[in-house]
Amino acid sequence: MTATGFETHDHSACISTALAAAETCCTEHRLQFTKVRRRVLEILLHEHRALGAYDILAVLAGEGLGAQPPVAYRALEFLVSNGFAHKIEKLNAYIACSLPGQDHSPVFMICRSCQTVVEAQTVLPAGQLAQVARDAGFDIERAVIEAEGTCPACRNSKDAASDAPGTKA
Amino acid sequence: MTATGFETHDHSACISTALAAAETCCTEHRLQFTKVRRRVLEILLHEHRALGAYDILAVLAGEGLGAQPPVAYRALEFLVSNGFAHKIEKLNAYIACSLPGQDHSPVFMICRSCQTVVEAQTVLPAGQLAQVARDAGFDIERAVIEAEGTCPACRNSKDAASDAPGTKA
DNA sequence: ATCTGTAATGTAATACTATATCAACCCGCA
DNA sequence: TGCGGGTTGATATAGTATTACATTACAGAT
Ligand SMILES: [Zn+2]
Ligand SMILES: [Zn+2]
Ligand SMILES: [Zn+2]
Ligand SMILES: [Zn+2]
Repeated sequence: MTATGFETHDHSACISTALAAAETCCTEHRLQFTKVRRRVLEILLHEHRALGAYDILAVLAGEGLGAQPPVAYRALEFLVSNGFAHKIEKLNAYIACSLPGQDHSPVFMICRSCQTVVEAQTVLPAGQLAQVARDAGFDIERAVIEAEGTCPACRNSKDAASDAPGTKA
Repeated sequence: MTATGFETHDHSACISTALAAAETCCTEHRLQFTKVRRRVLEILLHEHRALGAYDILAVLAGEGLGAQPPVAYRALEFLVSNGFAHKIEKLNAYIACSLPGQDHSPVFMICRSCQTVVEAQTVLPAGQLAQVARDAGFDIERAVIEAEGTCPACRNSKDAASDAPGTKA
């Protein structure tokens, strides 16, 4: 039931909450939450992982919502620039935001073994990175932070494997 | 004469130092610093900014060193995986490392107005980001950190412009 | 001196990611 | 009723990266 960490959670609630939040936010800001935009956010929320633009496009095409790249890219651009989704630069992929409405610089953790991508639930304090930039006289507006490593699940299964060395080696 | 910040520096010395360091490092680690690899590093060092793989390829092609994408990508892969260069994910571009031999997770600052990319000279301490990851049970191996903002030069010229409001507005 | 395995290259073709462009459309509004 | 902005549809194209396979270069073993 936790928000969206590496643990499991109530996924359908997670989807509907996020959709409702997006809807409200769009109404407030006079943004048009059109059919394609809504559907793309749904797809991202449903999969709950990073998807390539063409993965999304394939789903849309299967539903008759558009088959050309600009359809997907336009919707993604809308979602990203309004904070409902993020782009994972390292993967050229997109993922629904886990902290919508919080105006944050996202921090992602990408698992090398299972490719799971999780957005950190803790907002990174502006300390060290800002200091490094200040040393260089640079004004930071936004930052891409993407960590690669091993997620809890994969670490556990790796540990288990090394405990029991009977795996055909 | 400073290393490679936003300030100016002795560029030819900067190039030859870095090349010599790479050469030494390759000798020590039994790596083949071949003609193409060396040339690509030279190009990156010479330009001293982020270059796309196809920019590099164009130079190589002009010199008869190879005209097909894999030529550039192989050399870049070698340079990146041995720490002589980095990829800027946000730009799909490559840049020579400013801190070769230091085994660091690079931090880049990308200027929105002039597209200059500078690698921070301060190595980021492992504090906050590691803490955020630990909260999620995630083991970080590497991290991509790319900050977008305004470099000192562009900030100054912007300030000057707003001081003297006679620029056709 | 020849063999052999590995790393590096050469080359072509293709896959994947993203944008440019322009006409048509819809909707809120003067 | 007509205008203007944002959205959409459709085609084309640009930009980035990989696969595949043939070939060459070279170090170490025979
Ligand atoms: Zn987010
Ligand atoms: Zn994992
Ligand atoms: Zn570096
Ligand atoms: Zn600048």
